[in-house]
Amino acid sequence: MPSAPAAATTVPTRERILDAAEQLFAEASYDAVSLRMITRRAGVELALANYHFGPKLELFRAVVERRASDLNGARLAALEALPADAPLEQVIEAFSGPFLSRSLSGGPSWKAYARVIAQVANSQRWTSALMTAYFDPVAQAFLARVRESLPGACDEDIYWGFHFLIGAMTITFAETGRIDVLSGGRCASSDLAAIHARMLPFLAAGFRAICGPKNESPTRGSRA
Amino acid sequence: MPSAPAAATTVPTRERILDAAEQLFAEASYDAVSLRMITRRAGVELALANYHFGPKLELFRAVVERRASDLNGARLAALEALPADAPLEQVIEAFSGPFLSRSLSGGPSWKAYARVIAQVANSQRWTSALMTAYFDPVAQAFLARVRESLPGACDEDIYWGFHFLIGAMTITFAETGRIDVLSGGRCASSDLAAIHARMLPFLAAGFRAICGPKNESPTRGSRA
DNA sequence: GTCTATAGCTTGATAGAC
DNA sequence: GTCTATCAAGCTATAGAC
Repeated sequence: MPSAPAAATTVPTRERILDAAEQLFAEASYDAVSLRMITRRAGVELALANYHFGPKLELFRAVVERRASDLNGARLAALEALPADAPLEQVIEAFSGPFLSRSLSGGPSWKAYARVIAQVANSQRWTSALMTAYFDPVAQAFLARVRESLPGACDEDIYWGFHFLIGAMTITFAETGRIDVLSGGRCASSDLAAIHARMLPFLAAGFRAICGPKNESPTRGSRA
Repeated sequence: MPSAPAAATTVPTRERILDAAEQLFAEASYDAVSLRMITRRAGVELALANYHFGPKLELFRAVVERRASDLNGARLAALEALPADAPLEQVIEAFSGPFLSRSLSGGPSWKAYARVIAQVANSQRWTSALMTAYFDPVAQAFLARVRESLPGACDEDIYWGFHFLIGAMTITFAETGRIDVLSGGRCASSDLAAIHARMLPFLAAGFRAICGPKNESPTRGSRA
């Protein structure tokens, strides 16, 4: 541990700015949040944002990068811990589980991060610079294990399955609250454990449905 | 038809502003786009934005509302045209097909609209005011038909299935391009017909996996 | 590493002539 | 319904003292 004094509230300025930025970017969007709002919430002076991160865009990149590293490490560890003959559900859980557990017990920071990622993943504006840069290497490792769990599947089907998975995952962890209203209160976006227990079989069955060997010949993918 | 002259390029100012706003909001976000950028692209004066729509937020709402009406009508018509014993795939297609066909043949406007909707659907910021307001009534009609196709399913499972469907659909029509890079060019986000042919069986299988009658008792939803 | 002060620009909104 | 002109407020970024 560094030269930290007694008080537990001594958070380095860099982290204070990152935390405040993450929270505010999650509530709205990159453009809706000013450096003034960020530094005000962080309790530091405006000029310190530029001193520590350079231009605003680099601060946004740093917000995405910070937890991406942790998430990538946890995902790789979970993938490597899988048995050689792991079923598809377990492979998917190695990818989604680390995000779930962090959102469940990581406090408001990880929930905010999930909302930022939902914006980044669903806009072509950020896709190449942020999603591809920070998440594609681990995605490739994940897809390699999916391939092993689905022998005979063609690559295109697996890629599109992954695409649907990302769509379902990002909107889930963003906790938008839409289903809460739509269901008249019977479902809660915040009940991530219940959603995750359904997401795994939903996605696994989806993968299997489009990765079957008979998906090649017919023009339309309807299935009995 | 109103008093339109001969030239086909005579688009009313209101529509010109909506078209420009839709295009620009799709490229970035609500906050990244200024009224000056919008009116400049529309080829009209700045003051006309406020004259026709009031504050900026109302313009955004109008962008979402315009095509929502058309989409809702087409979805309801497709749902009503379904046979009484329509399988789940056809019910899902009644919901997704109208968006697909518009994105395929509606020119850049519908593609831009899809990107706006992806932002709106994936952020809690817009959920209640826009998604719920403009899309939930038809979503309820859709869910009623899904229930008929899945006898014995409990409501919670159907709501969460719909939630995953929305996540997969919105990221699909947004055409972010991530899979293009991830797949090394083997898949193209713009190839909506190919994606849609996989999305239908993927989602239908997912619904069936979580809506089985035996999903109630066990704590975890893993399935052979 | 932190602070004050400020330059240079853009923003949404509107008043008022036509 | 459209135009010009403008206001007050906000923005990012930085220079320079400490």
